[in-house]
Amino acid sequence: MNLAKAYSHKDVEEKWYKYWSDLRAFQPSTASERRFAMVIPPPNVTGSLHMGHALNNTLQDILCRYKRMDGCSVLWVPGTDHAGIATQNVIERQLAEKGLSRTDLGRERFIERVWSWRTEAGSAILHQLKALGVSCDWSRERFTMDEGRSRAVREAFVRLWVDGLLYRAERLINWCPRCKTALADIEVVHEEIDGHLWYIRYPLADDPSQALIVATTRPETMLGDTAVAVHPEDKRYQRFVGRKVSLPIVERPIPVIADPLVDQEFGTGALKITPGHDFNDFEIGERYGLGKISIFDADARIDPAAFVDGKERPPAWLRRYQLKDRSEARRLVIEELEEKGFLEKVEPYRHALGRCYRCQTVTEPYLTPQWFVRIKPLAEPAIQAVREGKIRIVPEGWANSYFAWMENIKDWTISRQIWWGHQIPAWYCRKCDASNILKTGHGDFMLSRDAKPIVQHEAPNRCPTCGGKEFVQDPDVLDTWFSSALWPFSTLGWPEKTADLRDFYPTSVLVTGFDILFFWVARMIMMGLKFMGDVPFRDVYIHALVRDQEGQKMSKSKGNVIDPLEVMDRYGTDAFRFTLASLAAMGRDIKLAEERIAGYQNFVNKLWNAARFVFMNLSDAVRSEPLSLDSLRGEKLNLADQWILSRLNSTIREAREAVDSYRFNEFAHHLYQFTWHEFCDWYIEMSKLSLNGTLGDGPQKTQRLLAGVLEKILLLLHPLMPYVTEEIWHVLKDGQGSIMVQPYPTVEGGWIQPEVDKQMGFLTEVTRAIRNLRSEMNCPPSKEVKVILFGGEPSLAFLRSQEPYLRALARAGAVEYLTGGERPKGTATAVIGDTEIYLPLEDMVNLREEKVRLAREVSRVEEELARVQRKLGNGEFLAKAKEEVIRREREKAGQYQEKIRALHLSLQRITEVEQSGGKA
RNA sequence: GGUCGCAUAGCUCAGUUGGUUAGAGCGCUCGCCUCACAUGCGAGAGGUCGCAGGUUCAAGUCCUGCUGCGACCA
Repeated sequence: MNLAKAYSHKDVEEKWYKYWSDLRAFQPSTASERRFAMVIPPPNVTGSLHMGHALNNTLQDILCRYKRMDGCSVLWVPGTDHAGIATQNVIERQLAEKGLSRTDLGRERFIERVWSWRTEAGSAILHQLKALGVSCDWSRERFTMDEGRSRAVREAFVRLWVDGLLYRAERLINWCPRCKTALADIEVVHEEIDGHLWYIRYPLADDPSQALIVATTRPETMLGDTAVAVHPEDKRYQRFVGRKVSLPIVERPIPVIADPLVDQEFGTGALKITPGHDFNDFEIGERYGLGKISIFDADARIDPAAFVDGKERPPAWLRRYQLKDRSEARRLVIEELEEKGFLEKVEPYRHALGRCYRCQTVTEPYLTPQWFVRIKPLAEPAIQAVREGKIRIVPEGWANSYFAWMENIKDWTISRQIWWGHQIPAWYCRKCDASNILKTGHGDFMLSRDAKPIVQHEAPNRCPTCGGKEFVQDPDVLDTWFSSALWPFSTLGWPEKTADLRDFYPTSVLVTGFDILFFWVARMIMMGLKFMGDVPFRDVYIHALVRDQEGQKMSKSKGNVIDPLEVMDRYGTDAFRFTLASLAAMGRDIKLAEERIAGYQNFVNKLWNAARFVFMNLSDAVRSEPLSLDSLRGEKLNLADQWILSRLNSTIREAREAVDSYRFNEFAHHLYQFTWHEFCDWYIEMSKLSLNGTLGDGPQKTQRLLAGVLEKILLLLHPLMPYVTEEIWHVLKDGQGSIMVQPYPTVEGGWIQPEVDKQMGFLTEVTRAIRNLRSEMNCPPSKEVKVILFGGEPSLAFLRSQEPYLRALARAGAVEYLTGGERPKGTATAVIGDTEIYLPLEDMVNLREEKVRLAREVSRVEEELARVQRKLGNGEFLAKAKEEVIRREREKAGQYQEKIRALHLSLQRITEVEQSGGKA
């Protein structure tokens, strides 16, 4: 029963996690009709726990534990994401160490290898999550590539195809030359860089003495130019429109066209058009039927095939460029332009550059056949759902970003030219499509633009067109986010009609970071509405990013990463979770400094010691009876008892309101404040008088209160600090099961007594005033002081009734009560309401100091008074302000006047004493 | 370039619908090992609420502009 002097998290955390798991307490109870469901944002299977995961999962666990205690049947589905490109990169790196590439292994063996890696190492992050104390239902763990989820993906793909929402086409897409795959638009991160603007001379084909100067940030792409565009109203260039210029180096004649989209202010106002490598140029190219030349191969090297099309021999200029990568090609193009006098000038220029979000390689707009989701018909209902409030985004500011993105959404490129992922369920007949199946070596093949896919769940038996029996499956896999988009229902068993799907869809809330609002949240909404006919979740709670204390994003390269596992080891999981919750204010980034965590570790220890105090003071009799604050109803309770019950219930109300509206920081703050600054600072201190018999009101009732309030505190704090609360719980309620399945405290409105709060407030203010005066006088805590109270009868009668507290808490010796007559002479003075507090001063030094202090106090109060009087002297204020406000101002004026009068008097008395030679 | 957000104590941040002397944690200063806790106790200092206007009896809070910072989109 004895508790150690300080809480040691290392001894308890593992024990309790195992205990909860053994209890199967993380699985939904069948008893309750009220349900609460969440799916975890699946971390990458390659990932390791970082601060973002820690925050995300702490907040989810707080909600789960709270809802579970509050009587809901709670389901929280955990799992991981197969992270196509990232995972493939990991395995390829491993192979590279042995000098192998994936093509050396071949597709089948490569995939086997990924699976065996994932079985061994792949779920490390889930074990790390457990250290956080998360209460997800591990019996329902899911993986985006497991059998059930793969079936869901095939089903979704086929249905989208049947409904005409999928197509395969050759478009300009974002290509990562390192990952050698297509990327969706949002997988490209744009970054401003200090680059250059090159001005290049394009002479007229039929009159080289005249030329157009174009400006470009990518001179190497000129090899693929198929036009020059100017604005139709640009006076400078109208005479060129319709003529041809000769492309330098290549000497290909290309037309000068006029298009209103050309920005006359940019560069010279003449724009080189490269439809094969620029998205804007591509659109212009489409409108004017320009040729599209893809000058790079999949590695973004100059592709000779682009220039020998139909010709016998490659052109002479090409030798210098073939198979050179983009930066080398740029250098060479500049060099040759300069040699030949085509380079006019170079300027420094700041512009955006797109990089692959996985590997940071600069992406290349690239012309290839890909699969796309026709997104508009899916986006529209998804916009509606948020607009109509079927889904609530919290904080609602994010809804604007959501609408902005969804309203301008472009078709989604879902095919990826990698091996790890869901292979597209589309087949091609070897006979009909023979000319479209292009061998690429290594036994691999590509499908040309015109291949005709047969889309279905499994490989077809015979070709519907020619009856052929041999097929190849589309070698591409789907974007990982395609399977993530199905997560809220695929994890519950879709496309089967499972009990989980019936009971827990739509889920209650999705907790995630804003960085994947488009990647994931928006797509889940679209797919949920499409396949389930209902939203995937009611609320979306978007939390901030965790940054370092300077507000920088944490990254390994900056070396400012704080490792959550280390933090938990050092300060304890509870302290860490509490810190994250405290910092999780809405709409703001979280700047995490380790000192904060250390600060909350102190709080955990404070709670521990409060519990220790309570246990040390429980008699066997009280210990053996069941705890119940209800049993105190009807008993005579003293001020402190009534007050702590009043404050407890207000706190329960505030805490519930906070967590119900995702205000995690307020949730933590209210409980911190109550536990430390009300229960510990005041109630425990006051209870000592009852416990040691000073008050003579019997210690048993106080013991019951201490234990009862402590019990509520543990229950209230459990969602935030699961371990320490469970540990204390088992001491307090030995053998009565886990705290995590106890009911969450509810407000007992009858205990809330504003009048009691006010009285207690008065008592603490008087206590503080006395302590303050003692401190000003440098009076050591060990020394008792005489206190003289002067004031109105009711106030004094109240204080007299609470005198034992004053004596103990303010270390007052004798207390004198004066309701009239002379004020004492030569005292330190404070005024609280209508009560004046005097402490006799003993020496001249103190007298002088007190004089200075009083004078300062007087002028401070006088300023306040002046301000209030200005208001009260304003006719308009009196005419227009609310009655209540005016009344308060009048009260204030009166109080200030009283206070000034008392302080003045005290000043005067000190002066008298000084003049009479220090004799009080 | 477009959109959105932020600016409050030395630091990190709270601050419902406008209405007490603008709060907290950390840090700092002073005094205390007071029998739960020195991971503590008591007291204190510290703010022109970014700048300039406006609305209002009343603005940290609402509006406009400016400055600075950040994010997202292009």
